[in-house]
Amino acid sequence: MIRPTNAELAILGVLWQRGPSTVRDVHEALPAARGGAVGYTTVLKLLQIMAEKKLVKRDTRARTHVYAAAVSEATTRGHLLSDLVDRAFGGSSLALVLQALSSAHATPAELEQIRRLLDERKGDSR
Amino acid sequence: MIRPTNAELAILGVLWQRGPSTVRDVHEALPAARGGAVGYTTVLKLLQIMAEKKLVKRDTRARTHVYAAAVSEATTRGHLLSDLVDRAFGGSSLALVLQALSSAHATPAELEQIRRLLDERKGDSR
DNA sequence: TGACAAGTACGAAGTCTTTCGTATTTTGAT
DNA sequence: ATCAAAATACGAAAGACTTCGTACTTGTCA
Repeated sequence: MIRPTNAELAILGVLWQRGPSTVRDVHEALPAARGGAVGYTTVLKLLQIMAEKKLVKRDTRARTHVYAAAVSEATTRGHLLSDLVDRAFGGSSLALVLQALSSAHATPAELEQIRRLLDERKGDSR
Repeated sequence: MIRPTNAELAILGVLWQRGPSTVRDVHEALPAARGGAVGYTTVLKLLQIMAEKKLVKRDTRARTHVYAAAVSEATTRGHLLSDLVDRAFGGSSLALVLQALSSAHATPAELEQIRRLLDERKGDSR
């Protein structure tokens, strides 16, 4: 089960964007990706916990350890999404999509993108 | 900010479905809506907390209090969704919809429903 | 080589969520 | 009037998350 917490998700975001990074890298990139800054050792601790949970891989060969995401962005998003679908949408992804579409501020181009995806899936009932 | 926690969401689900209910009602309906059962006083306590947070309204005129959802299901879903969009989808609802669609098991009829919604929104850029 | 900088490890505190036990109050029936 | 049943109120404990201070280690360079 992959359900990163909030802080973990913020860190994963940095790792997904930057690729393998040191604690210092993450610590410096975080404030941009998130609201406020957190202490260096906080980031370190989080990364250690995430390594235990197998959310990140850690390369300890050098003195300065290098961390990399161990879960993909798409997979993680999928898990979070299906978690939300279960908790708040009665298990219906469709209900979620409809809700998202009815409040989403999407441009015509984006709507067209969705339409194309629908075309691809046409008749693809399972 | 309306961000019900997990347990709160389960209770809101019961209230949305049943309408105004007593603690006992909720306590009895919960196991079905959720995995396992929880104690009666647990439900009571949660409802009290939710009343403080203004997630539910409480009618204390009778000895047995009656609770009703104070937030709508659609609004709450919207909040949870935009929260997830912010935390995990870089603020792009489109990205969320695409991800949901690519893993959703939707029937042709459901896909058609989405298509209709898209038609309605055509040229409706905002 | 000695000390300073940069790193990691560890533990602990604070907050939030969930859970429930116990105490108290109220109602109604005998 | 009394007692039992049913309800609410309260407090506290356990677990998860987040945060950071402090201690310890290691490498560098003057």
